[in-house]
Amino acid sequence: MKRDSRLSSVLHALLHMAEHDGPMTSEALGQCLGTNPVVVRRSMGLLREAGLVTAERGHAGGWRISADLAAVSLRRLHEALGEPAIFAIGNRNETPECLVEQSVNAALEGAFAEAEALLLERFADVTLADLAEDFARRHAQRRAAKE
Amino acid sequence: MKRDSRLSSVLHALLHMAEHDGPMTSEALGQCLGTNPVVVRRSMGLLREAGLVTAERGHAGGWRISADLAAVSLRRLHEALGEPAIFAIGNRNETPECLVEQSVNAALEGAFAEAEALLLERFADVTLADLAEDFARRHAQRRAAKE
DNA sequence: TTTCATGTAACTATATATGTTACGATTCGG
DNA sequence: CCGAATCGTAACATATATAGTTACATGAAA
Repeated sequence: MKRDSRLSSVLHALLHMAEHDGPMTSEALGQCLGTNPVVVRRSMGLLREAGLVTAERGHAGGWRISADLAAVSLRRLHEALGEPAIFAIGNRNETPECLVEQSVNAALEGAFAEAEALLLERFADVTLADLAEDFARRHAQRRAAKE
Repeated sequence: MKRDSRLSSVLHALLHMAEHDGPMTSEALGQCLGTNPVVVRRSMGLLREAGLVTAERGHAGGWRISADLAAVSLRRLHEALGEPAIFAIGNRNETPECLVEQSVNAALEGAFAEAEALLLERFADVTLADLAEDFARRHAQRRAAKE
Protein backbone atom coordinates (compact mmCIF):
# COMPACT_ATOMS: atom_id res chain seq x y z
CA MET A 1 0.00 0.00 0.00
CA LYS A 2 1.33 3.37 -0.82
CA ARG A 3 1.25 5.88 1.97
CA ASP A 4 -0.72 9.10 1.71
CA SER A 5 1.81 11.88 2.32
CA ARG A 6 -0.45 14.82 1.62
CA LEU A 7 -0.66 15.96 5.23
CA SER A 8 3.12 16.01 5.40
CA SER A 9 3.22 17.82 2.07
CA VAL A 10 0.78 20.58 2.90
CA LEU A 11 2.46 21.18 6.24
CA HIS A 12 5.77 21.56 4.49
CA ALA A 13 4.23 23.93 1.97
CA LEU A 14 2.35 25.99 4.56
CA LEU A 15 5.47 26.52 6.65
CA HIS A 16 7.41 27.70 3.63
CA MET A 17 4.53 30.07 2.88
CA ALA A 18 4.58 31.30 6.46
CA GLU A 19 8.27 32.13 6.15
CA HIS A 20 7.78 33.87 2.82
CA ASP A 21 6.48 37.36 2.04
CA GLY A 22 3.75 37.53 -0.57
CA PRO A 23 2.06 34.68 -2.40
CA MET A 24 3.93 31.59 -3.52
CA THR A 25 3.21 29.92 -6.82
CA SER A 26 2.46 26.21 -7.24
CA GLU A 27 5.68 26.06 -9.23
CA ALA A 28 7.77 27.41 -6.32
CA LEU A 29 6.04 25.17 -3.78
CA GLY A 30 6.50 22.21 -6.08
CA GLN A 31 10.24 22.87 -6.04
CA CYS A 32 10.28 23.05 -2.23
CA LEU A 33 8.47 19.71 -2.05
CA GLY A 34 10.25 18.10 -4.96
CA THR A 35 7.05 17.51 -6.87
CA ASN A 36 4.87 18.76 -9.66
CA PRO A 37 2.88 22.03 -9.53
CA VAL A 38 -0.32 20.15 -10.33
CA VAL A 39 0.12 17.94 -7.30
CA VAL A 40 0.53 21.09 -5.21
CA ARG A 41 -2.64 22.59 -6.66
CA ARG A 42 -4.61 19.47 -5.90
CA SER A 43 -3.80 19.50 -2.20
CA MET A 44 -3.84 23.27 -1.79
CA GLY A 45 -7.20 23.36 -3.55
CA LEU A 46 -8.66 21.31 -0.70
CA LEU A 47 -7.21 23.75 1.82
CA ARG A 48 -8.74 26.60 -0.17
CA GLU A 49 -12.15 24.94 0.03
CA ALA A 50 -11.65 24.72 3.78
CA GLY A 51 -10.88 28.44 3.93
CA LEU A 52 -7.29 27.99 5.08
CA VAL A 53 -5.57 29.49 2.06
CA THR A 54 -6.48 31.71 -0.87
CA ALA A 55 -5.32 31.48 -4.46
CA GLU A 56 -4.80 34.41 -6.83
CA ARG A 57 -4.57 33.84 -10.51
CA GLY A 58 -2.59 35.73 -13.09
CA HIS A 59 0.56 37.79 -12.80
CA ALA A 60 2.11 37.83 -9.35
CA GLY A 61 -0.52 35.35 -8.22
CA GLY A 62 -0.09 32.29 -6.07
CA TRP A 63 -1.09 30.89 -2.68
CA ARG A 64 -1.44 32.72 0.62
CA ILE A 65 -2.32 31.53 4.08
CA SER A 66 -5.61 33.11 5.09
CA ALA A 67 -5.89 31.88 8.67
CA ASP A 68 -4.15 32.49 11.95
CA LEU A 69 -1.26 30.04 12.25
CA ALA A 70 -2.22 29.27 15.83
CA ALA A 71 -5.74 28.34 14.74
CA VAL A 72 -4.72 25.72 12.19
CA SER A 73 -4.09 22.35 13.82
CA LEU A 74 -2.90 19.20 12.12
CA ARG A 75 -6.36 17.84 12.73
CA ARG A 76 -7.98 20.67 10.82
CA LEU A 77 -5.62 20.02 7.92
CA HIS A 78 -6.39 16.31 8.06
CA GLU A 79 -10.08 17.18 7.83
CA ALA A 80 -9.48 19.63 5.01
CA LEU A 81 -7.78 16.84 3.07
CA GLY A 82 -10.97 14.79 3.35
CA GLU A 83 -9.99 12.72 6.38
CA PRO A 84 -8.19 10.02 4.44
CA ALA A 85 -7.94 6.54 5.95
CA ILE A 86 -5.40 6.47 8.76
CA PHE A 87 -4.73 2.75 8.92
CA ALA A 88 -3.15 0.49 6.36
CA ILE A 89 -4.56 -2.54 8.17
CA GLY A 90 -8.21 -3.37 8.29
CA ASN A 91 -10.94 -5.93 8.38
CA ARG A 92 -11.37 -8.32 5.54
CA ASN A 93 -15.11 -7.77 5.39
CA GLU A 94 -16.81 -4.82 7.06
CA THR A 95 -20.25 -6.37 7.50
CA PRO A 96 -19.82 -10.11 7.89
CA GLU A 97 -22.58 -12.61 8.48
CA CYS A 98 -20.13 -15.05 10.05
CA LEU A 99 -20.21 -14.77 13.85
CA VAL A 100 -16.54 -15.68 14.04
CA GLU A 101 -15.65 -12.79 11.79
CA GLN A 102 -17.89 -10.49 13.79
CA SER A 103 -15.88 -11.29 16.91
CA VAL A 104 -12.64 -10.63 15.07
CA ASN A 105 -13.88 -7.35 13.64
CA ALA A 106 -15.14 -6.14 16.99
CA ALA A 107 -11.79 -6.76 18.64
CA LEU A 108 -9.80 -5.07 15.88
CA GLU A 109 -12.17 -2.15 15.55
CA GLY A 110 -11.98 -1.42 19.25
CA ALA A 111 -8.21 -1.25 19.17
CA PHE A 112 -8.12 0.83 15.99
CA ALA A 113 -10.74 3.22 17.31
CA GLU A 114 -8.69 3.91 20.43
CA ALA A 115 -5.51 4.45 18.46
CA GLU A 116 -7.28 6.73 16.02
CA ALA A 117 -8.80 8.79 18.81
CA LEU A 118 -5.38 9.27 20.37
CA LEU A 119 -3.83 10.24 17.06
CA LEU A 120 -6.52 12.81 16.30
CA GLU A 121 -6.14 14.20 19.80
CA ARG A 122 -2.42 14.70 19.20
CA PHE A 123 -3.17 16.22 15.82
CA ALA A 124 -5.52 18.67 17.49
CA ASP A 125 -2.77 19.71 19.90
CA VAL A 126 -0.28 20.80 17.25
CA THR A 127 -0.75 23.96 15.21
CA LEU A 128 1.14 25.63 12.40
CA ALA A 129 2.34 28.17 14.93
CA ASP A 130 3.92 25.38 16.99
CA LEU A 131 5.68 24.01 13.94
CA ALA A 132 6.89 27.45 12.92
CA GLU A 133 8.32 27.87 16.37
CA ASP A 134 10.00 24.47 16.23
CA PHE A 135 11.47 25.40 12.88
CA ALA A 136 12.83 28.69 14.26
CA ARG A 137 14.50 26.73 17.06
CA ARG A 138 16.11 24.30 14.62
CA HIS A 139 17.22 27.19 12.47
CA ALA A 140 18.88 28.95 15.40
CA GLN A 141 20.57 25.71 16.44
CA ARG A 142 22.01 25.15 13.00
CA ARG A 143 23.36 28.69 12.90
CA ALA A 144 24.90 28.26 16.34
CA ALA A 145 26.48 24.96 15.29
CA LYS A 146 28.16 26.63 12.31
CA GLU A 147 30.00 29.18 14.44
CA MET B 1 -4.01 2.40 -0.88
CA LYS B 2 -5.35 -1.08 -0.40
CA ARG B 3 -5.70 -2.22 3.17
CA ASP B 4 -3.79 -5.20 4.49
CA SER B 5 -6.43 -7.56 5.86
CA ARG B 6 -4.18 -10.49 6.68
CA LEU B 7 -4.43 -10.04 10.44
CA SER B 8 -8.19 -10.09 10.17
CA SER B 9 -7.96 -13.12 7.88
CA VAL B 10 -5.70 -15.24 10.04
CA LEU B 11 -7.79 -14.46 13.12
CA HIS B 12 -10.88 -15.57 11.29
CA ALA B 13 -9.11 -18.72 10.15
CA LEU B 14 -7.62 -19.52 13.55
CA LEU B 15 -10.96 -19.22 15.31
CA HIS B 16 -12.58 -21.56 12.82
CA MET B 17 -9.72 -23.96 13.44
CA ALA B 18 -10.20 -23.63 17.18
CA GLU B 19 -13.86 -24.59 16.81
CA HIS B 20 -13.03 -27.52 14.55
CA ASP B 21 -11.75 -30.99 15.43
CA GLY B 22 -8.72 -32.13 13.47
CA PRO B 23 -6.77 -30.26 10.84
CA MET B 24 -8.43 -27.92 8.35
CA THR B 25 -7.29 -27.71 4.75
CA SER B 26 -6.40 -24.50 2.95
CA GLU B 27 -9.35 -25.22 0.72
CA ALA B 28 -11.77 -25.32 3.65
CA LEU B 29 -10.30 -22.22 5.24
CA GLY B 30 -10.41 -20.45 1.89
CA GLN B 31 -14.14 -21.10 1.77
CA CYS B 32 -14.62 -19.72 5.29
CA LEU B 33 -12.76 -16.57 4.29
CA GLY B 34 -14.13 -16.33 0.79
CA THR B 35 -10.72 -16.49 -0.80
CA ASN B 36 -8.25 -18.72 -2.57
CA PRO B 37 -6.40 -21.62 -0.89
CA VAL B 38 -3.06 -20.19 -2.00
CA VAL B 39 -3.78 -16.94 -0.22
CA VAL B 40 -4.53 -18.96 2.91
CA ARG B 41 -1.25 -20.88 2.60
CA ARG B 42 0.71 -17.68 2.24
CA SER B 43 -0.53 -16.20 5.49
CA MET B 44 -0.65 -19.47 7.40
CA GLY B 45 2.90 -20.20 6.25
CA LEU B 46 4.07 -17.14 8.16
CA LEU B 47 2.27 -18.38 11.28
CA ARG B 48 3.94 -21.76 10.80
CA GLU B 49 7.36 -20.09 10.72
CA ALA B 50 6.45 -18.37 13.97
CA GLY B 51 5.54 -21.73 15.53
CA LEU B 52 1.87 -20.93 15.97
CA VAL B 53 0.45 -23.56 13.63
CA THR B 54 1.61 -26.76 11.98
CA ALA B 55 0.88 -28.06 8.52
CA GLU B 56 0.52 -31.70 7.52
CA ARG B 57 0.70 -32.72 3.93
CA GLY B 58 -1.06 -35.52 2.13
CA HIS B 59 -4.23 -37.37 2.96
CA ALA B 60 -6.16 -35.99 5.91
CA GLY B 61 -3.63 -33.20 6.16
CA GLY B 62 -4.17 -29.50 6.78
CA TRP B 63 -3.51 -26.84 9.39
CA ARG B 64 -3.59 -27.17 13.17
CA ILE B 65 -3.07 -24.65 15.93
CA SER B 66 0.05 -25.63 17.87
CA ALA B 67 -0.06 -23.07 20.66
CA ASP B 68 -2.19 -22.33 23.67
CA LEU B 69 -5.03 -20.03 22.61
CA ALA B 70 -4.46 -17.86 25.66
CA ALA B 71 -0.81 -17.39 24.69
CA VAL B 72 -1.46 -16.05 21.20
CA SER B 73 -2.18 -12.33 21.25
CA LEU B 74 -3.09 -10.16 18.29
CA ARG B 75 0.30 -8.58 18.69
CA ARG B 76 2.06 -11.89 18.31
CA LEU B 77 0.09 -12.53 15.13
CA HIS B 78 0.94 -9.08 13.84
CA GLU B 79 4.60 -9.86 14.42
CA ALA B 80 4.27 -13.27 12.77
CA LEU B 81 2.89 -11.53 9.68
CA GLY B 82 6.08 -9.48 9.49
CA GLU B 83 4.81 -6.39 11.29
CA PRO B 84 3.30 -4.75 8.23
CA ALA B 85 2.96 -0.96 8.15
CA ILE B 86 0.13 0.17 10.40
CA PHE B 87 -0.47 3.63 8.99
CA ALA B 88 -1.72 4.64 5.60
CA ILE B 89 -0.46 8.17 6.21
CA GLY B 90 3.19 9.10 6.44
CA ASN B 91 5.93 11.55 5.77
CA ARG B 92 6.74 12.59 2.27
CA ASN B 93 10.47 12.14 2.80
CA GLU B 94 11.91 10.19 5.71
CA THR B 95 15.31 11.88 5.89
CA PRO B 96 14.93 15.43 4.65
CA GLU B 97 17.66 18.04 4.49
CA CYS B 98 15.11 20.83 4.66
CA LEU B 99 14.73 22.11 8.21
CA VAL B 100 11.09 22.91 7.60
CA GLU B 101 10.40 19.34 6.61
CA GLN B 102 12.33 18.11 9.63
CA SER B 103 10.00 20.04 11.91
CA VAL B 104 6.99 18.61 10.13
CA ASN B 105 8.30 15.07 10.30
CA ALA B 106 9.15 15.35 13.98
CA ALA B 107 5.63 16.47 14.83
CA LEU B 108 3.95 13.77 12.78
CA GLU B 109 6.27 11.02 13.94
CA GLY B 110 5.62 11.83 17.56
CA ALA B 111 1.89 11.53 17.12
CA PHE B 112 2.14 8.35 15.06
CA ALA B 113 4.53 6.75 17.53
CA GLU B 114 2.10 7.32 20.38
CA ALA B 115 -0.83 5.94 18.44
CA GLU B 116 1.16 2.91 17.34
CA ALA B 117 2.28 2.20 20.88
CA LEU B 118 -1.30 2.30 22.09
CA LEU B 119 -2.48 0.05 19.28
CA LEU B 120 0.21 -2.54 19.94
CA GLU B 121 -0.62 -2.42 23.63
CA ARG B 122 -4.26 -3.19 22.85
CA PHE B 123 -3.17 -5.93 20.47
CA ALA B 124 -1.08 -7.45 23.26
CA ASP B 125 -4.12 -7.47 25.53
CA VAL B 126 -6.32 -9.59 23.28
CA THR B 127 -5.71 -13.30 22.77
CA LEU B 128 -7.30 -15.99 20.66
CA ALA B 129 -8.85 -17.32 23.86
CA ASP B 130 -10.57 -13.97 24.40
CA LEU B 131 -11.94 -13.99 20.88
CA ALA B 132 -13.12 -17.58 21.20
CA GLU B 133 -14.96 -16.61 24.34
CA ASP B 134 -16.51 -13.60 22.63
CA PHE B 135 -17.60 -15.84 19.78
CA ALA B 136 -19.19 -18.29 22.21
CA ARG B 137 -21.14 -15.43 23.76
CA ARG B 138 -22.40 -14.22 20.38
CA HIS B 139 -23.32 -17.75 19.46
CA ALA B 140 -25.35 -18.20 22.65
CA GLN B 141 -27.07 -14.86 22.06
CA ARG B 142 -28.07 -15.74 18.54
CA ARG B 143 -29.52 -19.05 19.70
CA ALA B 144 -31.41 -17.30 22.46
CA ALA B 145 -32.76 -14.75 19.98
CA LYS B 146 -34.13 -17.50 17.76
CA GLU B 147 -36.25 -19.01 20.50
C1' DT C 1 0.58 -45.91 -7.17
C1' DT C 2 -2.97 -42.91 -6.88
C1' DT C 3 -4.93 -39.24 -4.44
C1' DC C 4 -4.89 -35.44 -1.47
C1' DA C 5 -2.57 -31.95 0.63
C1' DT C 6 1.07 -28.32 1.36
C1' DG C 7 5.05 -25.31 -0.74
C1' DT C 8 6.15 -22.02 -3.91
C1' DA C 9 7.03 -19.55 -8.15
C1' DA C 10 5.10 -16.73 -11.62
C1' DC C 11 1.72 -14.12 -13.43
C1' DT C 12 -2.65 -11.23 -13.36
C1' DA C 13 -6.04 -8.11 -11.34
C1' DT C 14 -7.21 -4.29 -8.58
C1' DA C 15 -6.78 -0.18 -5.96
C1' DT C 16 -4.62 4.03 -4.76
C1' DA C 17 -1.31 7.70 -4.57
C1' DT C 18 1.46 10.24 -7.24
C1' DG C 19 3.27 12.19 -11.42
C1' DT C 20 2.55 14.29 -16.05
C1' DT C 21 0.52 16.53 -20.03
C1' DA C 22 -2.71 19.47 -21.90
C1' DC C 23 -5.68 23.10 -22.07
C1' DG C 24 -9.23 26.35 -20.41
C1' DA C 25 -10.04 30.43 -17.36
C1' DT C 26 -8.49 34.48 -15.16
C1' DT C 27 -5.61 38.35 -13.98
C1' DC C 28 -2.15 41.71 -14.58
C1' DG C 29 1.30 44.55 -17.11
C1' DG C 30 2.59 46.80 -21.03
C1' DC D 1 -6.19 44.88 -26.06
C1' DC D 2 -2.62 41.41 -26.21
C1' DG D 3 0.26 38.30 -24.13
C1' DA D 4 2.44 36.27 -20.30
C1' DA D 5 1.70 34.26 -15.86
C1' DT D 6 -0.99 31.61 -12.96
C1' DC D 7 -4.64 28.81 -11.08
C1' DG D 8 -8.38 25.03 -12.20
C1' DT D 9 -9.18 20.71 -13.85
C1' DA D 10 -9.60 16.75 -16.82
C1' DA D 11 -7.29 12.93 -18.71
C1' DC D 12 -3.81 9.84 -18.79
C1' DA D 13 0.59 7.44 -17.14
C1' DT D 14 3.42 5.37 -13.50
C1' DA D 15 4.55 3.06 -9.22
C1' DT D 16 3.60 0.07 -5.57
C1' DA D 17 1.17 -3.13 -2.62
C1' DT D 18 -2.42 -6.48 -1.68
C1' DA D 19 -4.99 -9.99 -3.31
C1' DG D 20 -6.24 -13.49 -6.58
C1' DT D 21 -5.03 -17.21 -9.92
C1' DT D 22 -2.57 -20.85 -12.39
C1' DA D 23 0.74 -24.27 -12.49
C1' DC D 24 3.55 -27.63 -10.80
C1' DA D 25 6.84 -29.83 -7.55
C1' DT D 26 6.99 -32.26 -3.03
C1' DG D 27 5.45 -35.23 0.39
C1' DA D 28 2.18 -38.40 2.99
C1' DA D 29 -1.38 -41.77 3.37
C1' DA D 30 -4.76 -45.14 1.73
